[in-house]
Amino acid sequence: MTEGSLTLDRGLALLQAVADAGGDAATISELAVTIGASRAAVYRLLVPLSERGLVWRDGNKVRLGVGLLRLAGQVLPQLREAAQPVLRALAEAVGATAHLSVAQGPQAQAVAVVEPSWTNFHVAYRVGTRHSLTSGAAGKAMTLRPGGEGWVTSSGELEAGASGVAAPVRGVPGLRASVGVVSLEPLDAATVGPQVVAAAASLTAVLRSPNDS
Amino acid sequence: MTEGSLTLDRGLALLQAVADAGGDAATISELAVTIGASRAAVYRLLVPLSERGLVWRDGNKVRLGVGLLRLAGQVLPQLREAAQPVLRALAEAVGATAHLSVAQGPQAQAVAVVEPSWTNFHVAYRVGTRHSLTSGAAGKAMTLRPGGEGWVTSSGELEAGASGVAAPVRGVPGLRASVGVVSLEPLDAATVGPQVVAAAASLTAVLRSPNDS
DNA sequence: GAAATGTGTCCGCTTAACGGACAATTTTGT
DNA sequence: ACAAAATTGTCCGTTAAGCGGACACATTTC
Repeated sequence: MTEGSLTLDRGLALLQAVADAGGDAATISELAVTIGASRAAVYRLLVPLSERGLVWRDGNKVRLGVGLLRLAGQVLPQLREAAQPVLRALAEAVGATAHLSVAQGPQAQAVAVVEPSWTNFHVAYRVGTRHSLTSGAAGKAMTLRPGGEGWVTSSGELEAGASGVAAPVRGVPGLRASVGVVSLEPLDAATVGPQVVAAAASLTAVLRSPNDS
Repeated sequence: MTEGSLTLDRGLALLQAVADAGGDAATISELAVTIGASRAAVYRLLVPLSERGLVWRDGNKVRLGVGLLRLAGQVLPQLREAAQPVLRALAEAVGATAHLSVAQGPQAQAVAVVEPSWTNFHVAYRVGTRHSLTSGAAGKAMTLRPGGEGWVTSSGELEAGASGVAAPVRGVPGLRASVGVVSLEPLDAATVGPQVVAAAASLTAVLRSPNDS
């Protein structure tokens, strides 16, 4: 791999440092020592960050800006697009509606949904739907501890007569998510479970940047 | 103002270009012409962006990464901290609970809440509460058209017996937000309204980066 | 009132980024 | 099936962009 841009890396380190400061924001001098650069460098780096609204000056402190919200708003749509093929394969194989959900605070939100093409009946699950992490297979899967079960099942928790199987997407830092299927009929967990786990694993594979160890 | 870092600016322009591509992601060649740099430059810039999870390669396409979600998660806490003084002043002046809310999709979420110190009774409004944009003063204020009314009032829409006055935070690109007060007694809109508008304006002032025209 | 800490800017030196060019690979067209 | 066209990923010499020490000024601390 060719060497990447050092200056951009410093700038992103600075952005990260501002974020890591948390509620009590950091001063410019503190940020300089944190990222291991001169104060003058921090001034130079802050200009583009500030112009794009990723950061702003609150007196002597530096805080994250709302421009990040605009950028982050595009993450889920792109994630949705990228997950489409995996969900398509899962939905066709199982013959049930497949979905990808991510955790936002205490709730799970459906980000991508694919319905099977060859079934007479299937569940229509709307993208954007939110529900608590404590009910429904999609939510409960995100709370699974590593090393425990590979998948979870649910029955009638969110909607009477609907059954679900879901597995967590693990190993992607900063993301708590799950993939699963929902069906009108009870699902055979012994056969569907591994399929769902495999789909989650292949999503992990593409989401984890290739240069990670 | 001293000149800012060009390389960082190019990198952020690249990140923005990836976001602007929307659902159908962009190839490296397309990104190169978009930001007006050579293809080799895009390769160099992508390395740090990718290492920090802001971006990832999906085949030949480039997509936004989940690292942005982690960063964006810190925005609201810092915004909360920054809004504290303004809300404090508003709450003490009006004698009612003051709050800052931001729009997330079709819902409004309370980001910061300050209760007055000298009243016998006041509304306790929990941070993180969500409700539809169509009900409650906080939500309706965000839907106000520029040039129209400066504030909106509500009564008993979210909770029986509670009245609210709220004004939108305008002029901060990428942010739909409002500040307001809620009270157990009916509020005198003629006096409270201007105070709420003033608080919203001073928040706009600090949020808008100082180097804007 | 002196010491300490912080901000903002300038300038010469060095290094890191630039982009044209090349080889390898994939897609398109006849 | 073979050639033409388009794309990808990498190298390297040149140039310009980033680096950090230093200075002037403001603010806080003891």
